[in-house]
Amino acid sequence: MQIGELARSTGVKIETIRYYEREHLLPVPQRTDGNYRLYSPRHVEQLRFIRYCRSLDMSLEEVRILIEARDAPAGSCRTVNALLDEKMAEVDARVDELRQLQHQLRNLRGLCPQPDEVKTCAILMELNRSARIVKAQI
Amino acid sequence: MQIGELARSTGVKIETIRYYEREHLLPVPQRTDGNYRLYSPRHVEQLRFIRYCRSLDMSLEEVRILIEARDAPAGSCRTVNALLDEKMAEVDARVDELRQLQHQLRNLRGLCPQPDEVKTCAILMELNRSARIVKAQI
DNA sequence: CTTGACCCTGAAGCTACTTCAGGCTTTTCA
DNA sequence: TGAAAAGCCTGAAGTAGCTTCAGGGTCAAG
Repeated sequence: MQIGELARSTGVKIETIRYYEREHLLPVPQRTDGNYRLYSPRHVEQLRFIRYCRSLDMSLEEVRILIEARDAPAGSCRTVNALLDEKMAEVDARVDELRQLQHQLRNLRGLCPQPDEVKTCAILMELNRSARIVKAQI
Repeated sequence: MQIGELARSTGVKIETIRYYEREHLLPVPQRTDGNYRLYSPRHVEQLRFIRYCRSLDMSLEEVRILIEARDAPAGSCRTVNALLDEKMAEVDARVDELRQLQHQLRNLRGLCPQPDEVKTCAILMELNRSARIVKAQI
């Protein structure tokens, strides 16, 4: 299977596949006489594994750790648990952050329901005011 | 006011301040005879404005747009409204995404309450299984 | 035999900074 | 007075996770 077919069958861009190879996330594939990469079903699985982890917001470094854990059948999966716990905490924190952000943006946006002139724009005035207040807090 | 004092009084790193200057987000400051940057209160305000916008998750490009709008007193603030509307939509979408992620991570984590051996680790088995299913969906 | 689809490499670009190397200027203290 | 320390300078490179680009080779079809 050439890189184009792998790309089509996984929905991953060709460049990204080559990038993962450079990053040692995908094993080096065989080559044809014409120097084309040749992939096996094992590559397909690994690539899907990577993308699924990425869809769970894991960094490539974290994916690397998971792959390593997976390939060490004797080890404990404590690492995997810890990684997930950390990730969940991160996501929770980020959600809280974004919720606060939603409130701030909504408040700001509520100041100017109709497009007006900039010199009297309540949003810009508020942005400036808030910036000054942030100063006071620091 | 030298760059160090500006940094201290705004909580922004010196390197970041110089970076904003390179990016034309901060006006070029005066210099002393020894070539040290000299800032005015106007710079302090502008820097705070930038950081406040950044805390609202705006990109530097968006901050640039806001600054431009602010400095064009005759314009309409339609741009500002549109920018905020777009930003709010983005944040809403991201929150939804992260909530789904939370569920997935919790489910995954629930598979292995006690650290076990990798070869029987339910999490890794599930990661592999899910990756295959994602394949089926594509 | 040439066109088009496919593949190759290495380098650079993206965001928003941070870090580093190497070298001035100014202040402080002995 | 002189030297160390603190502060500042520049330009370049590094960070994550790709994407894009330039310039070229390979292969099947017409």
